[in-house]
Amino acid sequence: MEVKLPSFDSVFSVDCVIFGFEAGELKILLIERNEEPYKDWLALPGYIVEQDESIDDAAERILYELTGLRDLHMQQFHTFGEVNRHPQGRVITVAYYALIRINGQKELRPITQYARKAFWHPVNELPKLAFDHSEIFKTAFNKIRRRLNYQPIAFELLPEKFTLTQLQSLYEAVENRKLDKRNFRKKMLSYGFLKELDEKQKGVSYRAAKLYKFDRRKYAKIFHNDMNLDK
Amino acid sequence: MEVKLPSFDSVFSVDCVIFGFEAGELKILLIERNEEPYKDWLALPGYIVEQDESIDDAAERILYELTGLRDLHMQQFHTFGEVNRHPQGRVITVAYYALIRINGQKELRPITQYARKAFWHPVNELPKLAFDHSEIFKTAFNKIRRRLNYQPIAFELLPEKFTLTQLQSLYEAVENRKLDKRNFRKKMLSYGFLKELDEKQKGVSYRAAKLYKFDRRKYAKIFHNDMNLDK
DNA sequence: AATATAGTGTGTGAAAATTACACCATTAAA
DNA sequence: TTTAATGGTGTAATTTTCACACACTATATT
Repeated sequence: MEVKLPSFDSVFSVDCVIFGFEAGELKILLIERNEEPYKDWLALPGYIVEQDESIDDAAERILYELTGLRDLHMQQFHTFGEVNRHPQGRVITVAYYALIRINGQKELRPITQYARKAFWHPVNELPKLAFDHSEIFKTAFNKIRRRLNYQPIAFELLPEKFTLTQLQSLYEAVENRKLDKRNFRKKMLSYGFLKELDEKQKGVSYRAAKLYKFDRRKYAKIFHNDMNLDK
Repeated sequence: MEVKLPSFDSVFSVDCVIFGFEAGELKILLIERNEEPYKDWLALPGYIVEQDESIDDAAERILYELTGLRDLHMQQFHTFGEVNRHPQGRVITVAYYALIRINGQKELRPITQYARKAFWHPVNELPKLAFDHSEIFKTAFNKIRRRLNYQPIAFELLPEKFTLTQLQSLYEAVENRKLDKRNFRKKMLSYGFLKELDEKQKGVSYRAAKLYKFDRRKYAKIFHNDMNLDK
């Protein structure tokens, strides 16, 4: 016996909270909408999931179309399903976050017309966002604040080679408090998954700092996990 | 300008992983399906979300209809959106978990015909479940294992008045390892959110243990949070 | 009444982790 | 050569974690 699924007028969407770190500040990626509803508002990159793609795939596609960014490792974190969150009908949205290196070269360029532009905005003093995106952002921020302390997510935000001071200032930005330099370095190095390089910082007008790399292999060995405990 | 939402043949559903603790074992609630697809299979309680209800509301309603249980505090934990997870069409499911006291009196009785019966099953040696429900369960189990250590979820599984030994055996069941009695008690009591009662255990054929209660107010005061950090 | 049974309840010392804290070194630019 | 800016380093006190064993008590059994 076949049972037919009901055919509702319901739609899934995906919204992305993309974090980056630049100039000592934590930022997220916003777009300026070019479509009703909320035309001209700022919003998280997000759009509707197609029938024949998984939500994970949709998240990647949509982010690419709206910002030009690709191949991020996105992580689902919450689904928002209030009845009236979208003014034009029932839309349930699955929210994803990702952490990336903000890279001057990488140009942010919307591919579709739905977004007029995409740009980085500091997480402090965010303007009002379209839909319930302010709430979505807040939820994402709380999540990554938590995860910073038991998952190696900090390294996704930093350049591949970084100094300990940069690492510390990232922790300070996310946790919103000052940390002690000596204790921070001692602890980070004690984990044993930071690889000290022979290189030094360049182009600074003060004593150049040593550069380090995050060693994924060592991390996985030390913590006996596949680096993806989120699920 | 109004933009019309696309009208796909897409459906949201909700699935619930309800944990309980009984006889030193962690259990979950399963139903026997009485409807295609997967008729006669065991499955997590779950069904389709109506157009005019939030997913949180849907979770409560559906659990009630399938098991007779009500007023649980359910917590969303992941959304499963593979294209072919449901054999009859595109169904994205939002999964919830809850932890409850298994209570002999409370009868499990499906209200609708979609489930033939509902019953508790130990989390060890689970049979194969319908759809991707085995994966959903696994994800839920990992989540609560994690949360046990930074959220007071253990107390939702125990009777209101419990002994320290019961609390310990719950931790042991979830973490799947033995804990040291003296250290466990010392640590738990040191938090200061357990209230020692004047009462003792009754009906045991050995020395009766003191009963304790979880003091929600103290907990909230101590940890400066609203006891709901999940979001 | 004696005894067997089963779980309750308690303390200490060693090791590890966390915290607080201050000064000299190096580089580039002025 | 001086200055401005950040890099880099060690120690002692405190707190937390961990390992570990035995006497007590309530009931059931004989």
